[in-house]
Amino acid sequence: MYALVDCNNFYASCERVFRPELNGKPIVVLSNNDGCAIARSNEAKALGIPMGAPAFQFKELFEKHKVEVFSANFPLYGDMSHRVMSILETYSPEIEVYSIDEAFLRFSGFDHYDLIAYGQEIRKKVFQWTGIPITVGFAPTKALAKMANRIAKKYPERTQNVYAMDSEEKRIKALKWTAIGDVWGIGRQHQQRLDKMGIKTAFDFVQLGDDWVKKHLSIVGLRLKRELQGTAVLQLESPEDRKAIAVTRSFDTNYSELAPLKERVSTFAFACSEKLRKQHSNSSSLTVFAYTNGHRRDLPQYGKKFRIRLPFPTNSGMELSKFALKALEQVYREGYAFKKAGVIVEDFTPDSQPQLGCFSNRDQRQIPLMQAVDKLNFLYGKKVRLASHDPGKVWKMRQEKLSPSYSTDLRDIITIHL
DNA sequence: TCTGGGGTCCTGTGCCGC
DNA sequence: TCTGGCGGCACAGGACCC
Repeated sequence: MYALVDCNNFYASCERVFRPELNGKPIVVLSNNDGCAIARSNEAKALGIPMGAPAFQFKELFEKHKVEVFSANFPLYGDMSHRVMSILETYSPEIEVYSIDEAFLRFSGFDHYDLIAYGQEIRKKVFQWTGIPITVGFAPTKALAKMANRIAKKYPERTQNVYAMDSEEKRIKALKWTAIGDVWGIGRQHQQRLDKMGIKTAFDFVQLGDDWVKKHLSIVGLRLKRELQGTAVLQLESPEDRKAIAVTRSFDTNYSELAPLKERVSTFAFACSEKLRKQHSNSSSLTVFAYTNGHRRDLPQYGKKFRIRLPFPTNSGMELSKFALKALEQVYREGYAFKKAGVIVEDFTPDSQPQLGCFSNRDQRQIPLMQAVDKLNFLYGKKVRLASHDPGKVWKMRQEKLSPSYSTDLRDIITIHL
């Protein structure tokens, strides 16, 4: 039996933990740059604010209904997530942290357990210890556990946010109840195609022939079909090191000049290097991209990405920055207003693996240098930067509604008035 | 003025060498 | 020397997830 545990409206709930007066009030959390809504409380959903709603388009509605607006505070959410996950770990040794707000748990030998009662116990503990409300769905496969979770969430009164799909009847009922587009793994494209064929529900989907599914939805679709039929083919996945690391941002304004883009790209590359060092990897491939604003049909559009194979694997911020600027030269074109850029590093080798190749000319002094940089940045906050980085004059992310980092920064710790 | 960021996996295509 | 078939690889693009 699998369980999918999902935190309700996670980012909004995190904000609420530290502002309990907001219970029952509409909350939205905005993306970086305060661009669009990435999380909404139930009250905000009820007002008709969709996922991804551009903030500037919904400004009036926010004001009219006194919606509490927050800039995304990822350090806070990451820390809260960690707390929730450590509690979940105590309920099953077999756990896959699937995303910041979701985890799959596997329960073997629980066939005669009262799953509902167990789920309620988990809910109670997580809420008591973190203030985060969760929903639990039990089912024989991961895809069905997702579905069970949806049911629990859809009928909170009836299910008290815990649902167990523990019989064939319930599985069939759930398949017939779930619209095809709401099935885990069926996105917009597949939904449209299936819809046109008259496939409206998950139940319709599992009636399709294997060959057709494989041909049009690839092996991934076929696995999904099996899962929905009740055969577990997706296992719990253990955390592995990332295969790619990206740092990308939209800008608060457009950049037509090369200079500010250089600064951004250099900073992104440095941030990639920090993430690389954290997982003890070195990268052998670096991609830089820059795009104009696709929403601005009135401006000339252009975008390009350029990939460089590095002459040697490295995680030095200075070296990656240098290569990134080289790649940027291939990407940049005069006469365009760039709105977004990023750096992606791929093809990793572990730190421990000695470098091979007689032409590798990595400067070995970089290694202790970067270790020192990481140590200083850890001790004193992110202070050590490359000279090419912006000291804070040009670049500023819009974050007008940022909440304090209550749980990760001592300066932001909450004050309790007695 | 103002529309996120960070990932994964799979497939098709073109090229290379055998 | 030319040709066809095939595997491996790199790469781009497309689909998906939260």
